[in-house]
Amino acid sequence: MSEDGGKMTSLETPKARYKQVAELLREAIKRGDYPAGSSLPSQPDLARKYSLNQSSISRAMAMLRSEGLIRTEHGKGSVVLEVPTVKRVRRIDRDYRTRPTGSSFAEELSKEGRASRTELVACEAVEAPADIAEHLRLAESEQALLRKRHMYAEGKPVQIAASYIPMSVAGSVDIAMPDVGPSGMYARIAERGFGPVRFTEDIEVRRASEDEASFLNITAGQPVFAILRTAFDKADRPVETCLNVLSALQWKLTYAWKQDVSS
Amino acid sequence: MSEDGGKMTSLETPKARYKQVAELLREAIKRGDYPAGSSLPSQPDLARKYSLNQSSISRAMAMLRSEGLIRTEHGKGSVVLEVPTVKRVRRIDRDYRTRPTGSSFAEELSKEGRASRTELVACEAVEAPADIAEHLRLAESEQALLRKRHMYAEGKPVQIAASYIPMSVAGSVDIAMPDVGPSGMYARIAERGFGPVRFTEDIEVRRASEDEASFLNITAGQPVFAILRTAFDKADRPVETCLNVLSALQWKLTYAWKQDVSS
DNA sequence: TAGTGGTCTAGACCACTGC
DNA sequence: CAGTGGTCTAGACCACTAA
Repeated sequence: MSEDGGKMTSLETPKARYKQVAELLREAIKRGDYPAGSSLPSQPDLARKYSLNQSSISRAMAMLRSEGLIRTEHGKGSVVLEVPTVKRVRRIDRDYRTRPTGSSFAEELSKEGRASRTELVACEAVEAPADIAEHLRLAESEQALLRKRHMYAEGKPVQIAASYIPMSVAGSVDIAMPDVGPSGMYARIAERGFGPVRFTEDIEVRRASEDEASFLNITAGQPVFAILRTAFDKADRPVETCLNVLSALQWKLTYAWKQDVSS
Repeated sequence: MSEDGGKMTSLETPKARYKQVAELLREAIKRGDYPAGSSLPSQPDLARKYSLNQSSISRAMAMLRSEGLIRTEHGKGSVVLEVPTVKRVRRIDRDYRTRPTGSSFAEELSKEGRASRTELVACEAVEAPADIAEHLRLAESEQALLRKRHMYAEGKPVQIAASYIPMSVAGSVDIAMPDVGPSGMYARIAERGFGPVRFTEDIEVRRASEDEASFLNITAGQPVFAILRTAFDKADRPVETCLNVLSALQWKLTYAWKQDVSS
C-alpha cells in the first residue's frame, strides 16, 4: 500500500468511478499488495473505503474478473490469479523424428525446469463429436478411441487434451492400455501400418465453458486456445486428431521451422 | 420473432433476468431477427418490453458486448457485428520457396475468392518498441525500417501488420519504396545478402487496445491474435520481424507441415 | 448465524448523438 | 432539442459459505 493508507480516497470524475477502483486494484495487484492466491477486501469494505455503493464495487470486480485478474467465488470472496504467460514451444523442423508434433508436453516443461504431471481421465471407445468426426472422416456411427488427459505444471492445471483415433486405425482399446505418451501412441499406430507423415494444426480461440474454466482455474468466458492437431498417414488418411484446450491469456504458442529460400 | 410478439415477456427466475434478456437477444441475433449491421432496440424500449429497469438492460448489453456480438456507440445505439470465423491458412512445408512464411495475405484471401486490399499506413525509420528490438537484437538506439499496413477483406478491415527491418539490413528506406508485398521484401533482403532461412512465429492472445479495436471494428478488450514472425538469415541473424494483429474470435490459424517419421 | 457476492429497482444525472 | 447509452445511489432481497 503506497498512498491509500487512510479510509477515504476521493475519486475525481474524469472517468467512471468503478473504473478508477478497478484501476487502483489492478495496480495494487501488480505492485504485489495482493499476491496471487490472496483475497481482495470484501465488497462492503471496499465500498466504505472508496465511499461508493456496493453495486459500483461489484462492477469494478466484474471488470477485473473479465480481465482474468481475479476469480470470484460466491459467499467467499475474490482471489488473485496468477498471470504467468509461459511459453509453449512447438517446433516444426527436420530434426524432429519420433515426436513429429513438437516435443511432448512433459518434455517441453521439464526443459524449462518445471515439474509436470499428466492424469488419464478417460480411455474408451466413443461417438466422436461432429467436428472431430469430420476431421477424421469417420463413417456414419464409426466409433473412435478417446484418450482424455488432464495436464498439470507444478501442481497447477494447465491443459486439457483429448485424442481421438478411429477404431479402424486403433484396432482395439488395448492399443492405449499400458498408459503411454503421445509419441508412444504414434509408434503403436506406425506398427499397425498407419505411420503419420503429414500434420495440420488448427488454432482457434473461443470462450471457456464452465467445465473448462473450472478445471483451468479461470473464469468461464475467458478466451482459451482450442488447438486441433490432425495426423495423416502416407495414404493421406487421418489417423489421429488431438484437441488441446489451454488458457489463451496465460500461454504463448511458438512455431519454428527452417526453410531454404534458395532451393 | 417467434414467441415475443407481445409487449410482455415475463421472465422467470431460475437465472438472472439480465442474463435471460441477453440470452433472448443472442438467440434473436442468431435467428436473423437482427442481421449484421442492424441496430438493436433502444434500452428504454427493451426495458419496457421485458418490464425491467434500464440498468438491467444495460447489463445485458454489456454481456453481449463482451461476447463480441454487438458494438455500442454512445448516443447512437448498439449494432450487430458479423462473426465470420474465416480460415487463415499458413502452410509450412517444403513446397514454399519465395514465400516461406506462408502465402501472402492477398493470395490467401483470393484463393478463397475474397477480394482484398492493402493500405500502406507508414514507411519510415523508427525506434522499435522494446519487444521488437529484442527480437531483432537491435543495438542501443539502432533504428529499424517500419512498414505498417492496414489490410481489408471485401472492404472490411481485418488485420494490422507492422514489419520491422534493422536499418543495417535494409540499408535505406528506399528498399521498400516502390511498394511491394512481403515476398518482394524478402527478395530485396536476399539481394543484400541476408536471405532468410529460418523462421519463428510467436502467437499471443491479448486484449485489443482502443486503436486496434477501432480499426478492426470490434470492442476494446476483445481478444486479438498478436502474431510475431521473425526471419533469420544463414548466420542466424534476425533480418525482419512482422507483427500481425487480428481479431482472435473471428479467425482461425492453420499450420500444416509434412514430416517423415521414418527418416 | 453473520459475512460474502449477485441481482434488482426507482429514480436521477450526465455525455453523446442527430436533428 | 429529444433520444440514446453510461453511471451512480440507497436500499433491498437472495444465494452461497463458513463457523
